[in-house]
Amino acid sequence: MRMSNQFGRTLRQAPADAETISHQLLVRAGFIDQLSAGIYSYLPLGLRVKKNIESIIRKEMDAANGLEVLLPTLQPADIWETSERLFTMQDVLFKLEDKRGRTMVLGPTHEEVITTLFSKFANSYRDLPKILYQIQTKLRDETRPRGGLVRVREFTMKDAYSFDLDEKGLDISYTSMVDAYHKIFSACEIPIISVEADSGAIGGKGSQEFIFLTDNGEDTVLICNQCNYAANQEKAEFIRSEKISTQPLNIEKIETPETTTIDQLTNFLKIHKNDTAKAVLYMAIPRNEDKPFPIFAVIRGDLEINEVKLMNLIDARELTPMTDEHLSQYDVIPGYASPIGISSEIRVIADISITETENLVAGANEVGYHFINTNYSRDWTATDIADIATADEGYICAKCIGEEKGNLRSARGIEMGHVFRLGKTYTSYFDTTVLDQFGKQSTPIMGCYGIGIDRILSATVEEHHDKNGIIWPEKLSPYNIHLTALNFNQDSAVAEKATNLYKRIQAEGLSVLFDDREENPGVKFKDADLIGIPIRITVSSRNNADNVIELKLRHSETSEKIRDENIIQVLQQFF
RNA sequence: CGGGGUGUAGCUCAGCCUGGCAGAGCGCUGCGUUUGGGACGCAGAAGCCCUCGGUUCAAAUCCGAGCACCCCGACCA
Repeated sequence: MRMSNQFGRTLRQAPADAETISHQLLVRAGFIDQLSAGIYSYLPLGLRVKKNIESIIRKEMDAANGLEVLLPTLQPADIWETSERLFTMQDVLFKLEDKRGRTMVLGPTHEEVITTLFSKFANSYRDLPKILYQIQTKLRDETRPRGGLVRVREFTMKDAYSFDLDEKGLDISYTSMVDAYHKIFSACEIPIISVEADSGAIGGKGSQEFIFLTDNGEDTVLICNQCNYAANQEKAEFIRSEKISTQPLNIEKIETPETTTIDQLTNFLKIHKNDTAKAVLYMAIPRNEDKPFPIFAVIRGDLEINEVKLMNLIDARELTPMTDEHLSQYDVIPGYASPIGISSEIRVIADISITETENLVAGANEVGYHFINTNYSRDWTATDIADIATADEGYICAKCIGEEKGNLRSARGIEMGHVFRLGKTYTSYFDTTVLDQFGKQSTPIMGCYGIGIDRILSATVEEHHDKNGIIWPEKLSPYNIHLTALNFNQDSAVAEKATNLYKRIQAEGLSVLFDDREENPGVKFKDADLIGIPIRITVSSRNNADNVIELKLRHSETSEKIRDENIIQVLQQFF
């Protein structure tokens, strides 16, 4: 590619709204351009990197016996009705109507389509196992796109779906995908940790996320400093810090004016947060209905409610804090809410921390009063007792074996990939069955496996850059070689030699970005650094006088001179 | 959806407070000089000052409404 013929330009300054390094560099180097919130165009350079990522993924998917398909983006809404996700995923679905007034959906993901397709062609256990995958555009009406390519409304995803006869088969498919993922991320040179994850709206039993750790990430993960436990904060388990066990004392109502928060309460009574019971009131919207119901969550005062755990427990798709109208409707006194004497209309959920701690201070459901020495089961009970607490930095690992337990460390990261054991959710919805070897109908069990391609692009830049620009890993680089010709328009010897070299390198099967522009050397070097191709060679009048070509690796400070006749051979050694 | 911020040339931004000719740097075009880390000179092109409405003799500037974009949170396959 001759740069004189390139489309797109490098920028000295990044646009003001690019916050993260990867966003800034990708825009400055002319790889992507923003059209609207969460909607980007790929320029020629960016598209070449994207294609490289896709081919790495294809290679590993094919090696894992995946079969590539391409499923439609435009989908009739009725298959989404069948899976009930027209309802449960309504917030992210782009919907439209065709001429006949039929509702259509722009695919945010493809479980419905793949299951429909699979049902048509698979009849027998002999058709199993199968792993089908595609690399496709996904459309999701995100409430808040952010971070350049990190959270967008239109993006490219590799999604794979496995179909097996039983759990054992699923294990094999799942493991082969996990292995493939590790190979993919390693080829892209992105450090990844895999963590236990919540499966969210997609459903299913177990899932694992592949997280790229970065302070710009939007997910929080907790990692044990002793065992190999790591989990998304939405899912992470921990052991409640122990409190010295005491005998239950008599419950007593005391005056506590102006103490509507845990902080005020602990200051006023000169006690610790873990001596209190905190009440959090929500209206929950059930997964498959619109009618909200009230929830009273109780947790020890030093802990925070984990809304994901809570929603999973009560099978809700949304939690919103109770408004003043709701509070008065259920006779709850804000700031003094109490599980003791609560309206029976409200479902009470207690975190396990509550039942393990004696003599807690709780609200009295009366302005200006709290109860001291409340004890679970003696003074009140909950509808459910469960783990609904958020794990955080320094908490005790729940998975360590033995006496010495590790502590959890908290880190931010970006979800690059997610694998799910889906189970029979979709095959059941779509009545997908095959005959097993005994001639009986059997419902296949599914797994699904996603990787965000645009996110790999972003993460790679986050991981591989310096103050001058991007430093692409060899396999992702838009071109193999960056050929810089200084004085291209003034020195015909340079022009001739560089042009010849350009052709010879291509004849070797390598791709070259050829800077034949009429620009000062400084501009060419700055652009080369910004664009980040790992190998740069320079032809110049100065080098010509010595019959050498200069070779510099992007990640290195120094360069070396290669004799003209050796340059091709030297370049070949890199590939 | 809640909170905060920003909309002026392709990009970064000044001008707005205190109403009176539409500005700078970078980029772009032409000519010339320069040529190993974003070089210099001269001459140019480039604007719906986000939109609509209001106040005013006069609005980029003041007032109102709306829209867009960014950040934090909520949400998130």
